[in-house]
Amino acid sequence: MITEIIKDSLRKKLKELGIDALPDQISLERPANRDHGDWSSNIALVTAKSAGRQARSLAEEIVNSLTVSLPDGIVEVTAAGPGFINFRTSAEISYGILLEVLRTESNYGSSEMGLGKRVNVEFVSANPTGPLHAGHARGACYGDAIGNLLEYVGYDVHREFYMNDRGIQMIAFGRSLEARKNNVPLPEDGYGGEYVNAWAEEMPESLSLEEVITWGCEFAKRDQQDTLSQLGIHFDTWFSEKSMIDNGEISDVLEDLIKSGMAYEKDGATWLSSIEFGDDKDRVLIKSDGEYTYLAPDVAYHRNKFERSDWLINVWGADHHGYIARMKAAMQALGYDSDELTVQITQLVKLLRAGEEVKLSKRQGDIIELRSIIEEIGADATRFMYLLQSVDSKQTFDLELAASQAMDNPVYYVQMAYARLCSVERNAMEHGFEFQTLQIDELGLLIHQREMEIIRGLEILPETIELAARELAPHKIVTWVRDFANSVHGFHHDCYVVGDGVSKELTNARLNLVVASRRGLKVGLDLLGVTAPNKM
RNA sequence: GCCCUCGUAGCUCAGGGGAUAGAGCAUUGGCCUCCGGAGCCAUGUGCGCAGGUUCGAAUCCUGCCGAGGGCGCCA
Repeated sequence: MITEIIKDSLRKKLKELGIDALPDQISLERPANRDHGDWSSNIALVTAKSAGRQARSLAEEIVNSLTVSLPDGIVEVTAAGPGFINFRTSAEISYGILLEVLRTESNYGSSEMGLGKRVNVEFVSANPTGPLHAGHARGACYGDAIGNLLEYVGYDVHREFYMNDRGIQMIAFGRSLEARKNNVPLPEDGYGGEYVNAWAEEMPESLSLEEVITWGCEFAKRDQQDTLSQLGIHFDTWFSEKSMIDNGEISDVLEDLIKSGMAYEKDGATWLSSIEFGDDKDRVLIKSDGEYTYLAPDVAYHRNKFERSDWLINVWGADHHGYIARMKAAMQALGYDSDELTVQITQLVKLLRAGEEVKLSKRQGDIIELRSIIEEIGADATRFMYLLQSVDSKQTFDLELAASQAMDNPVYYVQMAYARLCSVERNAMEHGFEFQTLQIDELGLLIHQREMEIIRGLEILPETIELAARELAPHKIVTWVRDFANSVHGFHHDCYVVGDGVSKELTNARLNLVVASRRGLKVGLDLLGVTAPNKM
């Protein structure tokens, strides 16, 4: 790796100058401005003070010394600004990137960062009492995308959906179905959504309440699966809460907690000593009426997951952030490392339609089903729009814009770039050209600013993927994809692949860029779960 | 009252210790012999406020202001 070569050379020079730099002090970054070179080191700035030197002059001394015999792959070293050391890499490095993309075909930028680690990503986990709605969409798209990212960097990813298929909400749901079926008024805490009517009609006659609940749960699950599969989201496991009652896991975990003194009885209820592990207060596990709170099954569930995973990721909505502390406390109480439970909170999304806010109130008949969003804007736009921004930020987007086939729709912009590359390739083939992998002595043909931009974009893709995976931030892939699509359009505009004034050799050289770009863009879109259309 | 997230251009958002803070849209003005004009190029404006840490702060810390969410023997 070129970065290792640069770091080694810096380390050596510092040693010659009698400056001890800690290994992690030597880091390289990409200069924001391309004119500053390909890699930049701030080591002179970092060490100047302790070395009793002026940063700029220290940088210059290092640069002068390095220039005497340049490290492999480096063609220029300069000192700049307050004391940066900038490196410009050789054409061979660029060529290597191009070759790498062409060679790896569909897994460019993948890595073994997470090799051997089993990560369980739990997301959506909507109650099986109705269809998925707009509020579930962000977590669904996000959870699946981080699953993709983690897989790409080598983790053994398990996607999981937790079904709260027992408890009072299921009884209320079952009674609502019964009421609709029999045309009697809904119970007070009933589910009033229009879908309950439709579902009740599908329901077989004369079922017991228990059978109604089982039927309704199964129906809801299939409905949710259907919607998710429209988005290309598939779970490895649909985990039933009820199953942990049946097989005793919940009672086991409670027993273990009591035995180890992490839970106790008070006022007729059973409490988790969560304060001991950083929570604000102790939490009830079993109510005084003998019923479990939501927490008891959740604790059992998380233990179950820990027993088959090395790392747990939960994707929760903003309204659940208050539960993080108690869940982590519970895991510590059970002897797990709470750092191996990562809870990602997604902030709310406000939907607009033609500039008007679409209300998400849960009032009767007033939910927006996720299915209808997909119908309105398409699966690709749904995924892309929901992944557009960091989940830490509240998000606003306009359905009308997302559905439009206009240039201000980022989904179209990016997919268009891909389709264009395919089109150019087809055009070249129709003109009788055959793709041949670029030879290194032909690299000099690619000198246009646009061509450099393409190579630069491909170069930073692997590090972008790694960062996005590390930070569980798929929106960084979206940003890359948008930037790269921009480069592609510019390249297409300024650099004709096939044309009167273009030599045969240049056509082939540019064709290499086209194919590499197409693959790079495909990698990005695949990670997001957005299709890459050959034509539009 | 306490906890979490956020506050960056007219709008939607990137950037989350580094150099001149970016993109799209909107505005205004250019660009079609030819691979898809569903495009490209140019154009003005901005880090909520106040302290602090640092060679260097939009970024880290503290306080304040503002927005949203959360603080149940509800799920």
